[in-house]
Amino acid sequence: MAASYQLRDKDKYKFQIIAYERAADAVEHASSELKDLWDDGKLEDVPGIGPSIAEHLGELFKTGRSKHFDSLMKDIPTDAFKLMELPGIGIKTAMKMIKEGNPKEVRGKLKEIAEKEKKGKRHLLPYAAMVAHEVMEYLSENPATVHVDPLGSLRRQASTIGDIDIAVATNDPVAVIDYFTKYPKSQKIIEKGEHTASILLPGGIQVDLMIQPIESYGSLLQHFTGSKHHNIALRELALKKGLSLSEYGIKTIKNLKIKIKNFEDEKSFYNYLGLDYIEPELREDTGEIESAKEHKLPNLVELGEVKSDLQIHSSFDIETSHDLGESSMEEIIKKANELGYEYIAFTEHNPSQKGHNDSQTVEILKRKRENIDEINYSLKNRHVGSIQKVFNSLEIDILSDGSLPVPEQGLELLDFALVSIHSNFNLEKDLMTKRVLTALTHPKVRIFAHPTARKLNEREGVELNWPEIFDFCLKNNKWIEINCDPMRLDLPDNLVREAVKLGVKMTFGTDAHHKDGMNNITFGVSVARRGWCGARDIINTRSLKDFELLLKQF
DNA sequence: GCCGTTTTCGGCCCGACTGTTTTCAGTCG
Repeated sequence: MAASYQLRDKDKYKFQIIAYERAADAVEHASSELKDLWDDGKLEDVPGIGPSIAEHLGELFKTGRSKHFDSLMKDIPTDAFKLMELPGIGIKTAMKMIKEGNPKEVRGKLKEIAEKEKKGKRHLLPYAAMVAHEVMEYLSENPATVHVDPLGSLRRQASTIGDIDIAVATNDPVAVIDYFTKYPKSQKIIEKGEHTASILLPGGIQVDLMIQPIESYGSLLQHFTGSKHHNIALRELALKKGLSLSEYGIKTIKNLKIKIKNFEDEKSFYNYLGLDYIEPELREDTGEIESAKEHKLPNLVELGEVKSDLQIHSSFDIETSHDLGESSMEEIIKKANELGYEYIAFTEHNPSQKGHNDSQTVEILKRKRENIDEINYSLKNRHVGSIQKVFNSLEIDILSDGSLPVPEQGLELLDFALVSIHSNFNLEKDLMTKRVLTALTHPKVRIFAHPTARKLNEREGVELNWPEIFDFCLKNNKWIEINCDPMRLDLPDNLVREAVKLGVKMTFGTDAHHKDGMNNITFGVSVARRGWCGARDIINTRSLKDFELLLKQF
């Protein structure tokens, strides 16, 4: 709709364009499905959606069409919106290409877009971090570089990264920009100016560089960390105080020519605006600015507070339904000691249902129980590392009807169990919710693991009634996992935030199938921080003693 | 079209870069 207004009369509809763009962003970032909000009559609770847009959306949900939307859209071909996915092409350029351009060229572009979509546009966190690290190493080799930092969504630890953003402090911007555009792996210079430059790396990764002198580096870090919405909200707040913010510092509106303040670090920047320092992970304009004003920001959980990993797959062969781990229990315990943990859980998949009858499954699980008892006996008698205890657990498939493929006698052998969805991902929401709640009901089941079952860039999460799931967990002492595998990062951060608000507790599980996978705990911590978690929201911060007490609660 | 610890009317973030421009429009973050 914003594009349509832009085509009609950019100046006349200036504020409708802004309003629709904001509404679209609000919809994209909303924690609930829009349709669900409409069902509950809560559409206008979404900031950015007012009476007019809510009415049009209501008509759309009710009848499948909206007269207002239809009339605005009738002159714009769908290809125009496709073309806008290419960098540098907006609605005007797209329309011009379709109307006056070479049809062959347009078809070529459309094909390019379709292929890009297939590949998935966004990069997983570890990959983006690695690429950024290489570029930063290169930049730091230049003598003109004083500081270099990764910023943007990478610094905010978003689950996927679009472009890689890097900031450099220098007193010789020309030299640094020039050097940057000569990066050996660069395929193309997208732009090159006085303060910024962008290059394209193999695999379609874009790297943006921004440069400032050392004395205003704090303003640059703040500006380039974003998010865009956080910065917009921050500038609106500043405006009310008669101030104007930019990457150069703070000016007064009365006299824009006079720069009143430089900032060498971010904390002083926020404090100057009357706000507490806001951690990068929170900068998404979802209430952090209001909280910073009222000194109510949460004390975010930190890596150093984590005392355990509650989903690990060892190579101890229990003839599992899905992939077995690659490292032995001994190797995993050694790794857990390196990480300074007090306890861990071995959570291999359940023995396959296909190859075993109930008594065979129980026999296999007895073997694992005995092995774990032996390990715990020896841990008690020789204190070598931080690890004091290992728990006998299992990651159990949730079958389509919510039942578990492990007989009661087998479940009794466990200290506790995780359950998760590995099949039949397309059940309708109410059925899926019932399926999960049925599985969670068993007293041995304590953790709902990788709860949406999403795989980033591959598969959307399942449909669940989250308020109902959260409510059940709260009342029945069940926990929701934050799966730390960078492919999953599941529960997603926006739902983590909902869980925190309700007081639902969460667990970290790396889902490691090799001892090195246990390092992924950092990504889980990032998700938790983005979801406003403090240590109290995460079970893994509990001492062994407290964790054992929690296991006894039902 | 949306929104409110100065406002239910009168505002609406800020600057960079490109290309075609000789003062600006389009696009982006």
